[in-house]
Amino acid sequence: MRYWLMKSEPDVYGIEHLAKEPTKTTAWWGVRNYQARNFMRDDMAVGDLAFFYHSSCPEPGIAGIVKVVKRAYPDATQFDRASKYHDEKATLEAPRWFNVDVKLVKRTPLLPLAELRAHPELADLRILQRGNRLSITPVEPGHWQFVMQLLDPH
DNA sequence: GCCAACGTTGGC
DNA sequence: GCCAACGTTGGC
Repeated sequence: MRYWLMKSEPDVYGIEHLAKEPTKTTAWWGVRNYQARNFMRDDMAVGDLAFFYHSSCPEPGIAGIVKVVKRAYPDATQFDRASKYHDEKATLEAPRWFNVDVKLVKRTPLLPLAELRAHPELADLRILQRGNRLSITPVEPGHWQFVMQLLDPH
């Protein structure tokens, strides 16, 4: 089982939206970056845990924890001509884009990006690397544990 | 709004 | 296959 960090813009879809879903579950669709897609399609398994990260907002940071509850399957929006995520090169036989389903495990007090940066133990965390733009990144178990400790010191 | 960093596109 | 131009991301 692996750990991940998944970015979302709270204006578009934040942890509050997820918390309001009847099943507290959502499809993580709209990824249009090959590296992020590969992580989802090839490496994400049911039971994997991820930090839900708020980006492009006044207070970027970790806002909660989610769990993968459904393995990668084709992202429906790639076939939808009306969607801005439509991809004319994608076919049903050879879908290009995928999503997974994630379920809210728990919301957390916001752990701001600035605080993540303040801990030398997290210096190698992918999200903190210069120029990082990947919306989905793996998190090493050691980093995961460290952040969990920050979220809940007891 | 600025700008650095990166991915994608397209001409050659 | 190279690489310049362009678009996007995302923190500040």
